[in-house]
Amino acid sequence: MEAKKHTYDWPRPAVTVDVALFTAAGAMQSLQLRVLLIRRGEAPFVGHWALPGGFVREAEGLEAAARRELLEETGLGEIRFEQVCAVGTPGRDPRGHTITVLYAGLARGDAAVVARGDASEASWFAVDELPALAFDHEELLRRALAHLRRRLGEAPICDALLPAEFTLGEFQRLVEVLLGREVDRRNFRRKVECLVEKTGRNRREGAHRPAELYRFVPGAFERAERELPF
Amino acid sequence: MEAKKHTYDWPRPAVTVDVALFTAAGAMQSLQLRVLLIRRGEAPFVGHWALPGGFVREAEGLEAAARRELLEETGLGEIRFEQVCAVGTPGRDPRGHTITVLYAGLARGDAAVVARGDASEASWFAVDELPALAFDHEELLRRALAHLRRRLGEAPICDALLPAEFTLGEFQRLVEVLLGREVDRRNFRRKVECLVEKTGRNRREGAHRPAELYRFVPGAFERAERELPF
DNA sequence: CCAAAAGTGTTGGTTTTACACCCATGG
DNA sequence: CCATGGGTGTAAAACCAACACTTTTGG
Repeated sequence: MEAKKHTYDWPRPAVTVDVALFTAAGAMQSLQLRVLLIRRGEAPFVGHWALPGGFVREAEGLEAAARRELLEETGLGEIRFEQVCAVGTPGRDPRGHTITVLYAGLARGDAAVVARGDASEASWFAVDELPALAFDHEELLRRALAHLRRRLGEAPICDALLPAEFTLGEFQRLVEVLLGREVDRRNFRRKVECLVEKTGRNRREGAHRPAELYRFVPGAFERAERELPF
Repeated sequence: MEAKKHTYDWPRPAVTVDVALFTAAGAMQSLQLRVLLIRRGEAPFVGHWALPGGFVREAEGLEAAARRELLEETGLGEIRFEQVCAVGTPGRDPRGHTITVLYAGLARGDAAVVARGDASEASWFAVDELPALAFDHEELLRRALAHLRRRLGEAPICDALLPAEFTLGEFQRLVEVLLGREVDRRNFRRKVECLVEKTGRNRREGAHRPAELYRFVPGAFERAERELPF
């Protein structure tokens, strides 16, 4: 390895991006927060489940790399990304010193997934029923989840995770999953009424009264003067 | 450049760490938030002010690299670090594709600074009176500041920025600087009374009543049930 | 004696929480 | 007719924001 002028002489660490892509899915009362995993088709950890991700290319932005890897391995595009952190613990990758930049991706509803590229299989898993993961991806996933929880009050996370039309029950369930505790239904509805509007349609589902469907009012999160006290 | 098995064939980006080291300093009524800058002794940007930082070495952790660079360039150790983000915008470094991991460091009071290593000079600057900076370090500094502001309520930031003994006036001023607005003195004192205790000493300063000196009660931030509503 | 910062409580408004009943549907 | 989740208001408690005067010191 040759040292160019103004750069340094040590071997460079590799740089990867990994994406924890989340979605809120499942029938209302059993709505789950799910994360997209791929089964690795290449060594190391062949056959293990892992977060989609891969090496950053020359002159490629970090978020662009995350987008590209996600598209290559799962066919998903048009996703909102939030950077979570960079992790470079020595020894975390058996291939050598590797620094990864972790992104949380937010997908609406269940998106269709195909396995391609380095992935031999791709599928959604409920975040509380995970298989063993490759590398330190369990740790990465914990961090991505913690990031989502912190961001819940400050940003339109739910907007990006729920389908375009949803019931207030689903919205509430999602918030409860992220918060890790239950909230009062009437108080919840009061707090979010400035963010959503009825679509006029409703959803017939199971042996009970149909639920009104709502959508997010565009820009409502930005207009909300304070952060939401969920 | 030779591709090893299981790694990739593209040239690797370089990885650096940069540190925005903050401290709260200055006589009470004019307390400022300051950041440590070094004057670069090497190309590119020789002679420009910049955040301390440098390349991550082989098998070196990210925070360890931040610690090492700070020590090498400024002689400061024993600092608390918080990772802010990773930045890898193409073109941000004229030496080629470079990804930096940004840390915010928190130093107590004015620490003695010496310029060493790649730095020809090192000194504290008030965050609202900055010189032009090398690379994209103005942007990095903005991000580090935003990080501090967000963390203010959730973590013992002030503990790490203030000297071991301080007046409530200083504490309040620091919070005001971070918040970017003034707060009511009596309300402020009520909110922090669970976090601090009198040392018994007081500080005589200028033509007015001496101020009681306080210290942080160890573990008080952790015990605080909710995040502080500054 | 004046200027400057330190110190100290109360009140009114707002926000948050807790809580219970009826409705529409499918089985 | 029953089980299931959907939909709705009110009252007490907690919290927050606004506010003014007295104290101690140095010049």
